[in-house]
Amino acid sequence: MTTATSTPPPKVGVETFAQAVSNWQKSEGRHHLPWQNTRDPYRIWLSEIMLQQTQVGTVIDYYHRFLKRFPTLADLARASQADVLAYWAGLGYYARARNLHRCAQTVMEQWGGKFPETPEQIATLPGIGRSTAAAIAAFSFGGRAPILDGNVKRVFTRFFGVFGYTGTKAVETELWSIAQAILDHGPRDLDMISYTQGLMDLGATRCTRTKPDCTHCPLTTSCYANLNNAQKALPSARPRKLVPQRECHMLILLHNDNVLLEKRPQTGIWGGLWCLPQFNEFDALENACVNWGVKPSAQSKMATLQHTFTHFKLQITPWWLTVKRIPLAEPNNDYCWQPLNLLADTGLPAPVQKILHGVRQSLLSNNKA
DNA sequence: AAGGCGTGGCC
DNA sequence: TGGCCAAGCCT
Repeated sequence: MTTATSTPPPKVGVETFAQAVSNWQKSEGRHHLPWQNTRDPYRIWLSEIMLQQTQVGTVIDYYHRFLKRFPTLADLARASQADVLAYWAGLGYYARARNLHRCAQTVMEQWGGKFPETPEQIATLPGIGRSTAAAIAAFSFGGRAPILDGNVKRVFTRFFGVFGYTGTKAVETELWSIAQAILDHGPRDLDMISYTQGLMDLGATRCTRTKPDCTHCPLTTSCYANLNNAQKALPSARPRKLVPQRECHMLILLHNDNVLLEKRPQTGIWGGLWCLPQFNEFDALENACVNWGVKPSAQSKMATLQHTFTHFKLQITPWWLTVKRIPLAEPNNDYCWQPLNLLADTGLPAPVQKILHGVRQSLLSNNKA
C-alpha cells in the first residue's frame, strides 16, 4: 500500500530516460504484434516500410498476405513489379512498394542476399531513411541508433517542451539531437530492442495525440507537457493551407466482362498502378472514345465521387460505355483488358476499386433479373 | 527546404 | 461532418 512516507517516483532526466522507457516496455509495452519476436531483417524491414505513415490496424492484414505470397527476400526480388504492387494495392504511398521491390533486388545483387547490418549501410537502401534504418538495425541486430517517427516526435516534444511544427527543418534537427543525446547519455548496456519498441509503444498507447494517458506513463513526473498542462498544445499543429479542388473523368470501357485499364507512369499519384483511363477534360475522354467506336452520353454518366489526398481533393466523374468488338491494336504494355472477376488481383487505387466494384455488382444483378 | 505522395480511422 | 493524423522518404 502506498503511503505518504513512500519515496516519490524518481525524476527522469536525459541520463535515465532510455532506461526508464526500456524498463516500462518490458512490463507494459506491446509484445505480440506480428512482426515482433523475430530477428529476421526481412520481416522487420517489411513491417517498418508498411508502417510508414500507416496505422498498425491497417497494416496487419497486408503484412500477412504479403509474407504468404513473398515468404523470403529472394522471392520478393524475383517477383514482377506488377505482382508486388498488386499485393500493396489499397495501402497507399505506392513508392514504398516500388522501393521495397528495388531494395530486395539491391540486397540480392549488391549484398549477396544478406541484409546489411549497420544503420549507415541500411540507410543507403531505397525507401529506407535514417529512422527506418535505425529501427531495422535495432530490432534485427541490436544496433544502437535513434529513431524519430511520429510517435517519438510526440513523446519528445511533450516531454522536453519543444514548440514549433515538427515538419520544419529547425525543429526536426533539434529532435534528432535530443534522440541522439539520449543514447549518448544512456547506459552502455541499454537494451535497444525494448528501448526502440518502448518509444513507439509509449506514443501509441500512452502519449497519444488526443487524450494522453499521463497517469500510466513512466515519464509523467518529469514531462514538460504534463507539468504545464500543455498536452493539447504539443506537438505544435501543422500550419494548414487550402487544399485545391481538382476534377477528372474516368472511362469505364467494357467489352463483355472485361474492362480497359491503363498503367500509370512510375512517378506521380498512383505511380505504376493500373487505373481506369483518366482525363482532365470531358473533351479528351470523348476523343478517346472515338477510337473505340463509342460516344459518351448522359446515359453513360455515373455518380461522381470525391477522393481526398493529403494535398488536394479530386472529384471523379466515371463514364460507363460498352464496346461490341475490340479494334485491332498493337500489343502494348501500358493498357490491358482485365476481366472484372480478377480485379482483386490487380493493383488498383482505392477509388477505382470502388467504382469497378459497383460496376460488377450492377452487372451481376442485371444478369439475375 | 518545403511539398509530393494514399488511405482509413477518429472525433 | 470534415479536418486532422498515422512506425517517413524522396526530390
